[in-house]
Amino acid sequence: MSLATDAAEPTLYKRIRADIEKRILTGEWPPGHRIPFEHELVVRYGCSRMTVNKALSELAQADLIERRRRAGSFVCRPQHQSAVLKIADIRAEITALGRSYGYELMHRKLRAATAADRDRLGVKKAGKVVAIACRHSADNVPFAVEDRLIDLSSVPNAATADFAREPPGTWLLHHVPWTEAEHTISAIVADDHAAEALDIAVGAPCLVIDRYTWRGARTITAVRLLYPGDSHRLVARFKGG
Amino acid sequence: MSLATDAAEPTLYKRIRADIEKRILTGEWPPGHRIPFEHELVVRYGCSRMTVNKALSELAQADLIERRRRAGSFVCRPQHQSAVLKIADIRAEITALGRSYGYELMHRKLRAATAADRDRLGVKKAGKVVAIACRHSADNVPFAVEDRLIDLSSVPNAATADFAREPPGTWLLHHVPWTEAEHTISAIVADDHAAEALDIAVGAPCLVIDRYTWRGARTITAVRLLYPGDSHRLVARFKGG
DNA sequence: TACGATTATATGTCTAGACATATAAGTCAA
DNA sequence: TTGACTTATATGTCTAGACATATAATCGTA
Repeated sequence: MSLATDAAEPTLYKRIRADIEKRILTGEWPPGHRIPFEHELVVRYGCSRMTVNKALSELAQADLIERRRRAGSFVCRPQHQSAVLKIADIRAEITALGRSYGYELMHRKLRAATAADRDRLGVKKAGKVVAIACRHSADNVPFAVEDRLIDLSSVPNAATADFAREPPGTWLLHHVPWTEAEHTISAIVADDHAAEALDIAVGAPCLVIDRYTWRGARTITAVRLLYPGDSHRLVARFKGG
Repeated sequence: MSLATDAAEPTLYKRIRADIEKRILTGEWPPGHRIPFEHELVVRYGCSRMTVNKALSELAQADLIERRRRAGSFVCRPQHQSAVLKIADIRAEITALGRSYGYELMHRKLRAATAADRDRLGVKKAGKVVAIACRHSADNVPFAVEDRLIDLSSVPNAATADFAREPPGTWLLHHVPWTEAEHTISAIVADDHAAEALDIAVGAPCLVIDRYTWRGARTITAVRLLYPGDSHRLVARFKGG
């Protein structure tokens, strides 16, 4: 009936899951379609309900189907396209490309948070912050400049971290667990300052990523990354329904 | 022992899952930490192994833990930050902002695929394509211009769809299931053509999104979206570990 | 010391039941 | 027609087992 889809012989629940997924992905079962009831699949595959249930539960967790008591299980409406945008640590990003990574701390200052700092971090109470400016390069060519603010009340250790040796993004990634983050992506043209830092012409396009990171309710850091817009590309590859 | 975390009383496996998730998210169990064995959790929660297993399986599916036979289950290394970048249908995006949506088909042509078309779609065989240029506006201000190619061998219906009435992105979203897509984000400065279409100055920054969409091995469409870079912002909010 | 075989063990999958619970659908009265 | 009550049913959760399987750890040998 069904063609061999994959390797030697996956487990039964995986086969059930794959069978259904295939039918959904090919459009054979369009959004809104009711997939067979558990007891029907139990008969079809000759297994217990728990096995079918495991397959359907995973499909539901992946938002491929929606399960409704008494009604059945239904193929989800095409969800809002959601892309998994991988923006790893810049050092990792560059070395993954097989290019040599260079890093340069341009500026570092520990200070009491100014009104602008508090605004940028979205915090109300005054406290200390570290402001950092640095540059990342690949094969000795400027790759991105970084302008970062770290909230010391959330990350006290950052006061003594050696950001001349290790980029703040890398350090934070290894030392601070985060629960939530937000990226905002936009485009600007390079002003004098950006042009000099990135070694590009004034007026050249730049891709801007503003990232805010939180742990629970606490703001950890706010960072603005500036990439030469014509050379750098952010790639997001993802699956959808 | 454990504080009430949430609502009235979730099911046991959900409580187990939430307990562990909390410990991971607060950093109490850092990356690499071995979480208790299933049989230990069975004792702690006084339930059967299947219940514990369900909780751990879901955490593994969410990439919060990694499970290794004979070794145990371990908190994942901070995964490469992966952002859920919501780029819904532009019409939906604009109406969700409470602004009036405007759409204008600027160009539509059905033709045999040129070498450039085949290259762009990443297909080898010649076939027919629809090339579309259109403009989206919000409150009568240009919001984005779209330049799209649809592979008719994958989406034959697109030959007769009325793209003067409905934007191609919206039409595709409602008529064609997709399995995979890729976004590439970059920045450019507006040339004469883009400046005119977006009603911005030549040399102003533009955010560019190139999106390719596939169903299985078949290419469905390739689209380039151009946004005024200083006004539009792509926001990605996500959770991580 | 290095390598190959053995063993112990944690997870992976599965079963044949059970009871809980939300809800679609049907029933009946106002 | 509307609303309230009842019922049937599909999913949700859970159990107490079972055997499979990958692999870390151990042991024995060259």
